[in-house]
Amino acid sequence: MGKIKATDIALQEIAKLIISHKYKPGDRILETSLAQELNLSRTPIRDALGQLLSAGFLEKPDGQKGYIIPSLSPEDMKFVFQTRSLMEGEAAKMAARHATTKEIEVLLEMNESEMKAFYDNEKEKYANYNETFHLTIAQMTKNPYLYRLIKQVFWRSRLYIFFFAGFYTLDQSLRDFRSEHQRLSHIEHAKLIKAISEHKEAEAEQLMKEHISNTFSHLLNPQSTILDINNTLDKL
Amino acid sequence: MGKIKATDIALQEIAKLIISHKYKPGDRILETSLAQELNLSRTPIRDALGQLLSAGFLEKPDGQKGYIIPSLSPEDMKFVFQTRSLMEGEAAKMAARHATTKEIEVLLEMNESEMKAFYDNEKEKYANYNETFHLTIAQMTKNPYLYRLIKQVFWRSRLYIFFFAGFYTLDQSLRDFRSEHQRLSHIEHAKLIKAISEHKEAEAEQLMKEHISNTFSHLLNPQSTILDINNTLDKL
DNA sequence: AGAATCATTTATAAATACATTACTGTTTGT
DNA sequence: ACAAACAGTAATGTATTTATAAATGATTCT
Repeated sequence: MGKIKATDIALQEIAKLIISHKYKPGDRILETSLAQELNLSRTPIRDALGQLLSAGFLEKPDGQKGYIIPSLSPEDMKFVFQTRSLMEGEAAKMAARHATTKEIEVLLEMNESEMKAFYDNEKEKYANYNETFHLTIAQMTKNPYLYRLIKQVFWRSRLYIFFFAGFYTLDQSLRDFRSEHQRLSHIEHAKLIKAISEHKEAEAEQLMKEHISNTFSHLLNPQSTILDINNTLDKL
Repeated sequence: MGKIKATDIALQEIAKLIISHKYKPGDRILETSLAQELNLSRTPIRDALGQLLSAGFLEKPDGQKGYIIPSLSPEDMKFVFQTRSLMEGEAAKMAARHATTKEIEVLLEMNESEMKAFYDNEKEKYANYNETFHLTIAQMTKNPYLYRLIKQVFWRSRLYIFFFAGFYTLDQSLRDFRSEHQRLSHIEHAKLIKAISEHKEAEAEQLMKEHISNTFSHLLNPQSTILDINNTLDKL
């Protein structure tokens, strides 16, 4: 039956360690110490690290030992979100082209759950729903390659979300800004769903691009509320 | 010094086995037999297969043993080239934006070498130069994520090139069509370089998209010469 | 014969063991 | 005091072993 593989456990645990800020950008991760920490042999750890590497979630300095959590920078962040904008923009367009009523329902439910998680202040749940939302749209393209690639960049962008959105670490005033952003983000999602359900391709694309651009500029500069709707990404 | 790792040897050898049609789409690959065949232990084989898997070059049927060479179909092919068109189109645009004279020189040289390989009938060399050409443009975006993702889809598309372009297997008449395509392809590359060097972003994007679309429709249907310049991809 | 069950074989997942390479800290020479 | 060189240690790369799951094939039952 459903046997959980050690490799998958490793994957989840490593992700947790990063999310919880136990490992920070710049840190080195060693197979051996991880294996000890997680009470697993090196083999599944190796596999997991390999996957995270090819997902762009980790990097391997060559000629050196260990993996490193990529160091984050505004420039790198720009590249990540620029790529997301291109790909998810297209995804939204294609989603709008093919969307079925059933798919729309799923999206709407998802958005409900996301909002609920937001009001209940369940940050991690919220982040997961957000991911699912974006990836569902990617899946609606029916193009498995687009989906796969979007998933990869999205994961990379999660690094920024984890570290810059600072759910746990920031002081109250900054948290309020974040919350405000999430509220707006939720509204943007709703608009996007509407455009998709009405098969308005160009509009869906535009909304997605703006949404990603907004997320970007907000993570970069929390105070900036989101009036600046015209592609912060392009200006950098 | 720089020692060659068994994993990398495995990677190359596996690729060779596929290129040489020893393994065909639909075939199953087993760690064990590969390890024997290449005189390596299973560990580096595992690593290599893992990489090829996440590159989309192989698939792993879940709940089943072994990896399989993805089976090729026009529909799947459409997805691959559609994705390439989106991403490499953008890449060409960005390349046109930032191109330096030195980069242009490199592209021109590359195109020379490609043409030479073509006239010398060195099919494999030709294919490699073609890859380098496309990936160089991807690199000119300066966006490492875009580059990485383009590399991935490109590799996937090579599967189609290997099996459909049939360098070794086809009869003479079909080969002539292929050759004709490659000649035209070379001209398209030249036009593209020109647009990039003149920083004509929109034109570069358009040319790249057409070029990829042409490659697609030609692989799909060798006889079709390439008058049909307006995006075969969109019509499918 | 054809389906179902069990036993045997084969392949993978995970753990361990061995070989090699990168790292650390100390010593030595200038 | 500082750099170069060496030795020892720790981590990775590769190989091998062990345990579990999948595929195969024989055997029985209907």
